Amino acid sequence: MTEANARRYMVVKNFIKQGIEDGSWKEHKRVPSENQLVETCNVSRMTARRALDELTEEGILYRVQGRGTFVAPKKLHSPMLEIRNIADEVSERGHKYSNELILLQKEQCPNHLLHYFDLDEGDDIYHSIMVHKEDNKPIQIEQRYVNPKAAPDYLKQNFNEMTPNVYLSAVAPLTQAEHQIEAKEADPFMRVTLKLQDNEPVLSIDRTTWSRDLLVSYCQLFHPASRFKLTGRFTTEHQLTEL
Amino acid sequence: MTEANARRYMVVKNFIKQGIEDGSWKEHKRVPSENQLVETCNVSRMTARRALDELTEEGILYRVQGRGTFVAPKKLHSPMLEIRNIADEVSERGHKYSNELILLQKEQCPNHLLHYFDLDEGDDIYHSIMVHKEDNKPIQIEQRYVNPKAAPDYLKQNFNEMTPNVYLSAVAPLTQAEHQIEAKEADPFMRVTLKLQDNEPVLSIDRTTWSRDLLVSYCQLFHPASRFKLTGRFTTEHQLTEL
DNA sequence: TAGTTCAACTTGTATATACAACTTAGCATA
DNA sequence: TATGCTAAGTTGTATATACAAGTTGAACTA
Repeated sequence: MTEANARRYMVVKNFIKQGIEDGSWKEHKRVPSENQLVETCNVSRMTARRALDELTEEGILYRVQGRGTFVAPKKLHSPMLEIRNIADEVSERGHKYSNELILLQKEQCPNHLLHYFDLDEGDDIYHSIMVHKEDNKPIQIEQRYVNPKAAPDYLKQNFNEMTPNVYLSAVAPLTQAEHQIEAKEADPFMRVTLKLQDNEPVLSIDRTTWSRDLLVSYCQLFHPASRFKLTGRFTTEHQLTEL
Repeated sequence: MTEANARRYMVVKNFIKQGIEDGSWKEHKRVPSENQLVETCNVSRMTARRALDELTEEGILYRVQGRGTFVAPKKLHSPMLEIRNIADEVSERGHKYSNELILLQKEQCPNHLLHYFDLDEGDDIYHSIMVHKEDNKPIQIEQRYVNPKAAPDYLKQNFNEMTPNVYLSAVAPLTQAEHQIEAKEADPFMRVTLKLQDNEPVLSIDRTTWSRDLLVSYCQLFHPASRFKLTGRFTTEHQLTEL
């Protein structure tokens, strides 16, 4: 994969990224203008422009008409408060995703969940616990209770290939969800499993999902405070607006 | 607002969006190819292409080389966290709201915020710290930096009557917001102010708000883990616009 | 000195063109 | 019939060019 065959706008993008990474251009400092890149990288202005545009779209640069293109202050490019596949999230950050299955079994539905799942005492429910990792460091404990009516084959799945989230979305299209987010003190299991430091709290997300009127799953996600943030953004415009 | 002066790629974008909205093209169906748009909309291929590219970037379309451009299936939208008046929230729960102003002053903008607010070193900024209480128990520390350009009379307000949030929404209509949510260990000030128990962590929300292109305010909200949860809910039926 | 104008430089929009890479359907061949 | 090839259509990359629009600083003027 020499640069000879590489797409030229990628060469320019990498040139800029490299320069930011090694400190040639710092936050809010100007990077080379389109015309300077034409000279330096020996590409057309449209190609240089495409590189800068894409980096702007990615939040790495920002542009001001008439002034120039600048290095954007680094934001944690983390996902929105969105229901996503954690494996995708990790690989989008350019890291290695892996996971570890700790428990996957059928068991009697715990009493406090009976009425949520509309089950009777003694009815079975599926229960899984797994740990998701980013570059081999644990970033999420996922404890999940699944409604057998919604996903009868849940226990037969191989969750190395496909996260529970993805599998459930496939067999029971998600129509509704509810979250509850809170900070919590870690218990000993979390401290060990998430490799927490002394007194490091966890960010907890409780999520309940429905497919049509059927409650599909209730899950609890625990994240180490030091390695996980939730970010969200919204705009009030963004419809068919012009100007 | 006629199409004569409109940017031409916007005309094409709206043409496609309109067609999707009124059902001309449904999910996974092909929309007109670049060359067809050249004919239909009387633009160059590069302009048609830009329109399709941007709609693809926005997740409205997807493209397959050699096959065409298609309408993307509706994505789950992020369950946005509601920006609400904490006073209303508390009284909706049937409790008594009160607050305490700890600091309200003009000061030099801290260095790490200069660029965000587009200010120069030495420029003034408004700074407030207050504690919000539910039934006289503290549930939120609000530290806020306010852009004087957006709310010149911020210092003259009586925040017993109206929370900063409400006041700012009134003088500078909110158009954009960004959040960052995380669990944190409490520092001594928080422990005292929020009356935290030993090792009780806090749920921290960083929020930046804009009115049009003007950054109005940056604030940090800290909540006792034991007395505060964030909840969100969404459905796929309708795009939620919890404002 | 204070204000204005202007030239140079920046990004933003738009067009025309060329060829590469990929997909599909239909045709030709074994 | 089954296979392979090709032509036509699609998106992807790249260039050259032109002008619009916004910013800045230096030269000029009152």
